[in-house]
Amino acid sequence: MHGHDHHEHSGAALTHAAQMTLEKAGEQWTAMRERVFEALASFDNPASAYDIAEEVSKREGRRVAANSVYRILDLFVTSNLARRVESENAYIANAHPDCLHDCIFLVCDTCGQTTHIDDDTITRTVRVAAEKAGFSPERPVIEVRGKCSDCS
Amino acid sequence: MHGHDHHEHSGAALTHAAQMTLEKAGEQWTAMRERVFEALASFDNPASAYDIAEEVSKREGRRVAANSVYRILDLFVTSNLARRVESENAYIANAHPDCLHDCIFLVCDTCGQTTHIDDDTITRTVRVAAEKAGFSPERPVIEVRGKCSDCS
DNA sequence: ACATGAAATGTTATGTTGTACCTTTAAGCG
DNA sequence: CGCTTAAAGGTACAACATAACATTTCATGT
Repeated sequence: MHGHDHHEHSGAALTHAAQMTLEKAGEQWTAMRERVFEALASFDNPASAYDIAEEVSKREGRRVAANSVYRILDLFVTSNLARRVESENAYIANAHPDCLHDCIFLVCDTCGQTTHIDDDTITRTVRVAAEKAGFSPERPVIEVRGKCSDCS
Repeated sequence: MHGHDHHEHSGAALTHAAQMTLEKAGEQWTAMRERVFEALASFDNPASAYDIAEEVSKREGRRVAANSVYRILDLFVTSNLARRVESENAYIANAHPDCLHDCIFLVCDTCGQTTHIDDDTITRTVRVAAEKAGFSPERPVIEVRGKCSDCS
């Protein structure tokens, strides 16, 4: 084992954990933020800001503009409630917002299925390698493109 | 050491190495591809497809559309002549197109300076971790956002 | 050299992702 | 109540990426 241990939330418990984390960071848990978080969490795979805007719009019965969603997603990412998948230009809810660490995404090029693995040994090694090169790592982006077990 | 060894090209030698690699892959080294490669290689840091289109346009004295550049960049990426930096939506020439391996980019959030390190131990470990999860890795994306030594 | 078909490039249009800027709304507080 | 400040809305636009189809270029066989 890699020695990492934490609890994964889902459904109402996840929303609640997100709220706690955001409030602990000194930010407000507004109605809009809750709606964006729930829309985000309703997707199985990473969703673009526009996907989320559309989903929130549908649920609200009114048009919600992308820029509002971007603002909130940026806040979520900096507060560890969500992650951005760089190679997909998309976002995914963090199943354990109360636990801060780097993670690794596996993205299927065929079906888009995205899973994540946590391996602190790898991510620590990446940070150390960056430091050896005189670089101060802040946010490692580790994603693997390829084929999921269903598509390979 | 991590046991990796190769030769880095630059200038005319790099262009020549790129040509050899592309032709060995059964693709043509056309005038347009050479111009795109040289424009790409002329940037110190990753350049967007539009940056490159603009640079080629300037050198040619005629308008070159982004479309054509994208086509060629895609070919370069699949042929190992260039890399895409996912977290920047940009491309960078590969200094050793004749040597196939994953690489790690360090991108400064302040000045944009991008360096790359080769550590096959890390990249191999990432591939293995993906395989353990039942995933078939094809293209690991390993980038570290943070601060370069000048900006930290 | 010439015809031919395949590959490469050009042209135009459009789709998708991300920001900038300013206005409006709502919450907290003297 | 009127002030300040954070959040959200509205509009426009910038930046990144692809699609569809026309035209040119190029290797090849004769």
